Amino acid sequence: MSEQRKLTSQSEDFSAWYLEAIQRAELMDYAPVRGCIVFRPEGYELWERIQAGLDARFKATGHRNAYFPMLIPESFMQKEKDHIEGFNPELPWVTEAGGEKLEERLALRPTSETIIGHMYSKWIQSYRDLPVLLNQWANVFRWEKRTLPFLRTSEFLWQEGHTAHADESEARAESMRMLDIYAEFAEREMAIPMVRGQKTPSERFAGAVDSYSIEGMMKDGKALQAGTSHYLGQNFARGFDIKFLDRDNQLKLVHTTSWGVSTRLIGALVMVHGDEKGVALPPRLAPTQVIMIPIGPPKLRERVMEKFDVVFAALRQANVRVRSDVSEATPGFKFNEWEMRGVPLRLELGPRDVESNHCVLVRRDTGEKITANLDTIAERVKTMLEDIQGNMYTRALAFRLAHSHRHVNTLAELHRHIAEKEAAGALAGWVLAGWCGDDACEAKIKEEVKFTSRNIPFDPPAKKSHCITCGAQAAFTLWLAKAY
RNA sequence: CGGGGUAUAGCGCAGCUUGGCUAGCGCGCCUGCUUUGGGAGCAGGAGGCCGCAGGUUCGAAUCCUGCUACCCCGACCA
Repeated sequence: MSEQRKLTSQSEDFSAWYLEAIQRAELMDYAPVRGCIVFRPEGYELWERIQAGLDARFKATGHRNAYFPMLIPESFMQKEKDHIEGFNPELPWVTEAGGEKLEERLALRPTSETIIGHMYSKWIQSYRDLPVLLNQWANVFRWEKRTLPFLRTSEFLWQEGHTAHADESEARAESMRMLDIYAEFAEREMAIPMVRGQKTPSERFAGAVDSYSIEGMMKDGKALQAGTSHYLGQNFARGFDIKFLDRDNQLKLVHTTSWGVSTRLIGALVMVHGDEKGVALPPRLAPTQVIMIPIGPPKLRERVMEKFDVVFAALRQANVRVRSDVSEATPGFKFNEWEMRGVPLRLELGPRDVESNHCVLVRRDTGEKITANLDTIAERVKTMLEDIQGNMYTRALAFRLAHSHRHVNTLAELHRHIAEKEAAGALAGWVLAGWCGDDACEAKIKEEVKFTSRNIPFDPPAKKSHCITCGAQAAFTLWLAKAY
């Protein structure tokens, strides 16, 4: 086997492994514009499946889709102070059109709170108009200094929900409900366990009162914010004058929320489940669930293919997403190729199988080879796909637990923890820490060890009593980790 | 934005120090035959404005100058 065909090992260079894996699996390719990528069909279909799963959940909770323009007038961006301060450095601007300089330059949206706020102020008059529950599927732009395919690109695809409510408690309930939907989707469909929690003020969305996130652990021990949900209070209502006349005939400002997940989830999928063989996809999300490969020399091929087609049809019939690879490449090449692309299950059918009315199934998650009777193949495959789905989740959860640490109480101990892990060639992972609530204490952690607060988990595995930095009484317990 | 690096076939690279090239290697690609239960073998073949623009020279992938792009490492981020 040529060395060139193998991927860089995850342990040797995780970042190089990731870049090779997503390109070899044809999920993406680099575009000619800095920081922009092309979503190739394999990658885009993953996004389509994520969209389908989430969209159904949004609809089921009363949301409807709409679409707002990509170009946002500069004056709109200015209306919420924190918002413009947060996003200004990363905005691309349109300054010229039709050969003439524009009177007011237009930003390519980094998110749509402002333009949606503007529209809400026109649409909302009375408490009877509330709540407004909208979502949009869109592309957004953020000119990041350092880009990484799927995780951080200049343009990305996402979904942004924007809701307006008559009172605070209803808006807060909405932001929590959507966070739960994200976590449920990630865990059930993507087989990625998530930690739900609240962002600290320094990590909060620009313009939010409270931000919440779901965080997942990647295989290099780093944390990835996989989804966010914000209670925006009346900040945008004030900026855009979104008022309604309440039952008591008082003019009031609405309370808004926003929440989103992006194509970053594709990166999470790869970084959570991928291994030395390449990408590995959970069956529920995999564009191809079963790859069928015929075995045998040409003189025996006809007999094999006869049965092969029957099995293929049976799986199709059972709604299994099955594909066959009848190319001229050798079986061994195909095995490696489809494992690299992440197909959860392989079905091999050769002359010996046809004789005995069996086939060989090979699991992507464990590598296990199973001989299966062809009479009941569809049922067997479906059961096995569910088993793989469950196993991938269980494994990802076990991995996170194994690399989550709660014995660290002081910054000195955190230094020691990181040094020890590094010396042992192990991952530093996540560290549970107490925090007094002071921004300076949080900033010091980042400064010293490059760990940032991920979130304040709703159900921490333990409560920490003292601030990791200053030693004062802890007001919060949070997860610290290196993050993407 | 600071520090470092790279730019030669679709991909990965060698050649540059010491100018002489009709630019080479591996993988991939095309054709044919033989192969087929873990990355097949043999034979033949296609494919290059050596990042761009200047300069030095009889002669530049190679030396000089200036651009541009990308990558890696640090400060900002779904």
